[in-house]
Amino acid sequence: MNIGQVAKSSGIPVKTIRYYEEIGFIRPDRDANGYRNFDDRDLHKLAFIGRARSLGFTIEECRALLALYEDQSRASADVKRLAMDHLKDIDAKIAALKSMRDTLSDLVTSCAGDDRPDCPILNDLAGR
Amino acid sequence: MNIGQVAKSSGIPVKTIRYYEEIGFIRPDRDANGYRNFDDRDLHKLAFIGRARSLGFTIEECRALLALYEDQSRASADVKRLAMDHLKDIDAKIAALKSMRDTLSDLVTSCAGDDRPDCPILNDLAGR
DNA sequence: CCTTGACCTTCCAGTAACTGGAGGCCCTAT
DNA sequence: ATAGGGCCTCCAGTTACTGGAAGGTCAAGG
Repeated sequence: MNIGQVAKSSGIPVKTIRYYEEIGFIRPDRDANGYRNFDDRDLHKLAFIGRARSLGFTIEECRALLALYEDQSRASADVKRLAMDHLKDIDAKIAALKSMRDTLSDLVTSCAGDDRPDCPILNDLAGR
Repeated sequence: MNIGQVAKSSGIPVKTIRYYEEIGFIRPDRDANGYRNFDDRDLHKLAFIGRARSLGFTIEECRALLALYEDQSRASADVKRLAMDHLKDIDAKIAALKSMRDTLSDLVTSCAGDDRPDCPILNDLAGR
């Protein structure tokens, strides 16, 4: 299967697939003309990575997850720990964003948003 | 005022302050020995930027905000629009993270996390 | 006077995860 | 033969810093 087809069917951009090869996630065969030729295993891995990335796992976490996935003797506890750590990261990010959102939302509300120059948002940023 | 002092009093790392100079936010004077010498205006700007950054505005947004701040004839509507756009970005990020969090949280809950290899998290990632 | 340590300087490289573009080969259809 | 689309590699750029090397400066202590 050519890279274009894989991109279309997996939803992962061509460039990204090449990048994933470059960082060692996949090692597709090459045809005589140098074109990459993906097999089911490659497709499967790409789908795995795509799904993990969509859940916010970093590339390195994906690498770890993939290794666990391919290790038949893994303990699910190891996977769970990884996922829980990531969950904690996500929660921290959400909390940080919410705090920004609350402050910013207050500021936006307090700003008239008309053609006069006086602006509580700028005043806040300026520490006044 | 030396860069170290500015860093301490503003909470912005020395490296970051130099970077902010490099990208044109500030233009501190230099002493005879080449050391940067920050005045109140620089301090004020740095505080402004630091606050805006802590609210998640990008560097380019900070630049725009700073320009509005220094433009006495600005309309508060322009500031408000910028802030509202940013608020929308934040909300989108929060929504995306929440969706990740929910999915991931379900997966974590469904995983026994013991020494057996069977793992719903990996199964999900593998599309099963 | 010399050394030591804490400052400060510049410049270069690296981070995360792609993304865009240039230059060029390959394949198929007209 | 040529036009188009798909494929290839390699290089550079993105965001906002951050780390480190190599070296100048300054104040205090011996």
